[in-house]
Amino acid sequence: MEKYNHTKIETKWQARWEKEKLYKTSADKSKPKFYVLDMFPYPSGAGLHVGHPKGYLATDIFARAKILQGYNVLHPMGWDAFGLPAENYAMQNKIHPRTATEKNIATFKRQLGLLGFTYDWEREINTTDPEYYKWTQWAFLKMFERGLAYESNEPINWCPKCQTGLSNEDLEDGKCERCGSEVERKPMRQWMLKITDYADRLLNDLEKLPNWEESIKEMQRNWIGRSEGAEVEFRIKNYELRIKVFTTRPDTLFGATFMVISPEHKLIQDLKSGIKNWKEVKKYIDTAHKKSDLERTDLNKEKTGVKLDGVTAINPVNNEEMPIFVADYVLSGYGTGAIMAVPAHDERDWEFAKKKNLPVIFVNDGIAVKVDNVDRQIEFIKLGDQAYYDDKILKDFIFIKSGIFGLVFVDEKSKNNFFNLLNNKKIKFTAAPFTSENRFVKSINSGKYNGMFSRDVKNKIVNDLEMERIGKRAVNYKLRDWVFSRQRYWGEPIPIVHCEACKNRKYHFVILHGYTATGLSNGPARGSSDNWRPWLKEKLEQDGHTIYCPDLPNTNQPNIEEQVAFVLKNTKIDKNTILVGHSLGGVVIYKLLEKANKKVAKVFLVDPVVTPNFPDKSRPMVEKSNNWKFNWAKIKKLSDEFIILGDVNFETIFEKDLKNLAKWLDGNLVLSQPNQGHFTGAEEPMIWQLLKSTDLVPVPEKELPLKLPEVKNYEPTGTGESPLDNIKEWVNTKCPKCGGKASRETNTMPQWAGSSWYYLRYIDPKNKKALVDKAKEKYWSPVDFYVGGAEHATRHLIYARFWHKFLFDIGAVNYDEPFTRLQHVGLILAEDGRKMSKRWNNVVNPDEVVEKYGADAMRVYEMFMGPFSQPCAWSTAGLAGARRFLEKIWKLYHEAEMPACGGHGCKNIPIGLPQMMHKTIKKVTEDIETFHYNTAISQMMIFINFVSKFNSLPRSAMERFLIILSPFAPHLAEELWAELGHKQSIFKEKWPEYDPALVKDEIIRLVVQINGKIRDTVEVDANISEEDAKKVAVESEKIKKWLEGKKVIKVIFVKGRLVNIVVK
RNA sequence: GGCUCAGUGGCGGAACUGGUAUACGCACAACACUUAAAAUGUUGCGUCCUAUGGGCAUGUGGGUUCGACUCCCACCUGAGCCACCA
Repeated sequence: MEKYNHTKIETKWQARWEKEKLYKTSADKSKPKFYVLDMFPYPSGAGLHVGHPKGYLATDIFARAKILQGYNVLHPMGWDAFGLPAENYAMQNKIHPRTATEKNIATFKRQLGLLGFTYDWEREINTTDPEYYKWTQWAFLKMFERGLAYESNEPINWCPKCQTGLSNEDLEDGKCERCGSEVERKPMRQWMLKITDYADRLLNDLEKLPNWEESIKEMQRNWIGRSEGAEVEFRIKNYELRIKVFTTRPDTLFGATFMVISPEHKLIQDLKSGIKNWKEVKKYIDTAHKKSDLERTDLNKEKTGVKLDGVTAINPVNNEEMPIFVADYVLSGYGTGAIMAVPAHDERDWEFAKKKNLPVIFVNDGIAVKVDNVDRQIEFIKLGDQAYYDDKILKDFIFIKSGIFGLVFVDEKSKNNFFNLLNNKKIKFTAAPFTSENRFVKSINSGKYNGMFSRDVKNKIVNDLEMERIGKRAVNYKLRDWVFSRQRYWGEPIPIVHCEACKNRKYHFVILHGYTATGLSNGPARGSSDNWRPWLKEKLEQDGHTIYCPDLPNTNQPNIEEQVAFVLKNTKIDKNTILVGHSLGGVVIYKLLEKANKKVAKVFLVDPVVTPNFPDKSRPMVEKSNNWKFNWAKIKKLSDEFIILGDVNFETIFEKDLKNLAKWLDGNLVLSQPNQGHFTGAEEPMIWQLLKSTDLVPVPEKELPLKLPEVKNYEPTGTGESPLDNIKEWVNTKCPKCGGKASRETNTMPQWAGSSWYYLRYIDPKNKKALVDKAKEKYWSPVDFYVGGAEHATRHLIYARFWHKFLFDIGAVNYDEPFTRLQHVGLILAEDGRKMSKRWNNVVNPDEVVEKYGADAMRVYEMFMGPFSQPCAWSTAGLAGARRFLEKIWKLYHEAEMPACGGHGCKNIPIGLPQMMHKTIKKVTEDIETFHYNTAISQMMIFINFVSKFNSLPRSAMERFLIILSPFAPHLAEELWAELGHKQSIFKEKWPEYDPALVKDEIIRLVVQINGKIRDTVEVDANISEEDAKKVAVESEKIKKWLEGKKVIKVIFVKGRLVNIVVK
């Protein structure tokens, strides 16, 4: 017998597979498809260690099994090669990032090649390839057009070592996730993506993903962090200003005794003149700024803060004056950056109030007890009937070691009883006036709400605030908008040009309302007393534009023709005009353009009416206003830019109609959530964002890709400017809009950009016309199975879902979720139990493992180590065990008798072999599907151990075994398959089926129990009847002994398993 | 502090819907082969006892059940994620 020479076998088959293009993804659309995806690697300089390919091996096994099961399988691989680490690595090694990246990719590819993957390398992608990032830039431009990409100057996380801004997702414990430096808050010009617009969908659609691991979904839910409550505005005495706060406990509004704003809050500057102790306040703010986030969020830290002397806020519910504090326990990044402090019912406010000696008003009837340092369980304390509690609450209280518990007592006596009991038990506690919510809590000291249950007050009070327009129901998210720019070289250039001339150009705005007045004249405003037109007019005038915003004639019975004539008579329409129309005003604009037949600079439509059909209520006024016939082709030509802003929730104007309108006008449809339905609020920020003068001009689509310039010096400048700033010949350019002098945006995109949609590009990697061909995408998408590290749960996986939903919204893809099934890989630790790292010198290199034990042994071992998603330490002895298993197969093949027969007519078949064979096929098939590879391999070992005893195996059984082995050990299986005389690859075969009848044993060992304890086992026919089984059981000698002198109460029979005799 | 998951031999781990706990592998021990070792093969391998049998064992304490690793309650320990989130 020849020795099992893995190197010879593996190199031979890898070469042949490549030559025969065995893994080229077929274009045959008649077969069912299966898309198996790995999280593509970031090609680091260090190369692979044995832990990296674990996930890739798992998907490879899955892919091979699916190929054998008759699927059309897409299993691609590529490189996520932009980003800081590549750049840092390049700087350290004094080479260009592109060179470094290319070199690293070559290493990765060679190493992966050793393991025998099924990747179709013709579909390889690389995020740094201009042909790839062209489409990353394209998607960015689409977002920009729709107001989802915007510039911001808010303070962001700045990593002093990496010299760049970072998003929240890039932080770990307030430190830079890459280099561990403490990040600073730094106000900077940044590009942001408005992922918060998608927060609700990202959250709700998790329910559409039953095949995602619950833990990852939970992480995403936490990260999105939705909380419901109210926004309430507090007036500031003697000022026109208001403090807006977010609270989840509007029922405690009467208990708000002071306000706290974060040191970064804009209002502090606005109030400067009124703050008497400005010096002190300024000092506090400066100190807070110097503190790192880490220090500021240290939970053990004492609360600090300074009162703003001379200014007070007014509690809207009782008109009480409240002092205002600046304190860094209020975070600028969450909610509105300001809170109403309710010391009676919030632990943090309580702490602060105690320190500053501030009044505490209880508005929930109840008391909370904080119990510290109970080191033993104490028994149930019965308090008698006086206490206003139920057993559940009391039980919780008694058995928990320490914590805070809300309890409500009916009177002082029962309260004292309770505290006496705690004292008697020597339990240390403090009675502090917090309450956790429970169903007994009632409101007190709350004016007209007194006596109501708090949870009802919550709703009632918000309704009342809404009526008075000082508050409204609000939803808040922990999720922040995505900081999308990096001040570094090695990333996709942001395809935007800055043009000062465009920013300074003055326009003539014609703002037309629907059938309501403007709010600017003295005429009555109908429908809504508030609207944004005065606000917008003021803002535009500040920027030097001229505005024509008339009350149109006859708004009670509007006649569009009449209104159009009115406008044409009273103002001029030309190429310098920007038309703004709201609601029915949109219709006025369509007609106006038709009639005037003059080209205008821009048309901006805010929730415009498109058709007269309102199914919910009839609006004769609207229906009769005109003939509803528009010459869209003509209108379309009269402006290069149409923007349509729609309210996602407004029921009267349908999204469908707005989509049609966008199509007819070739315009950008922006769907957003306005402050008030149908954009009727006094301020609507989205309108301003889309309408304001800007120096931002998108690079035209036909000029993409905007290539990263090749430079020698790409080191960060340290000033917060991108290194691209120094490349003047690249920066200086012409404005695509006006042709004047302009400069390019020099920030680049973060590493997460390219990875947010790469899985789509594999479907159609060479497409020059689109990000992906929609028909191909329809066939291959969504990804059926996605495997990768859990560390991406809140970054890549949220970003990718966001991009995908956006691409879905603009019609670029067919499905609104990208990944159907998600599985996370457990880390492989080093033999010492630590992470594999150069630092510990414990890295195992796959090259050596493959050389010494073989790729197949490594594949089998890594999948046999334990449950796939759990971390597990590497063991060389374990690897040797996997190798021994393969050698056993080798030996069996070469030494065992292999009669060329099958089925029952064959002699020398080991007894029980068919059962064993079919059981094995069943187990392996099912375990692959559920990703329990460890037990699949275990079953194959059982099979081999069984057969080895007999040293005889029919040829047909050997063939079937090789097929189910082949996903795990493809080289060995292919080799033996060829030795059997097959000319075609084993992967052209069909996966064997099992016979359910043969999976069950014919003879079983019936367990006989007495009172649930096993006393004997008897071999019987598997189909034994209940009666016979009971008879056999009682007849057993051993059982007889147990039955002596006892009375049989009942006998339980479980078919095919056991008889349990209950005796007394 | 919150959420999620887990806890089974010396180790990695198995056990379907509640029905023979410890499959499979590693390590270990004895034996066989060998001059010897490695390799290979065979056997053993939770624990205790008064040992052809029996008791106790799946983190701890309770509960449900004829029967619990599995279901319920509480606690302990560990891991991961989030965290002054109003």
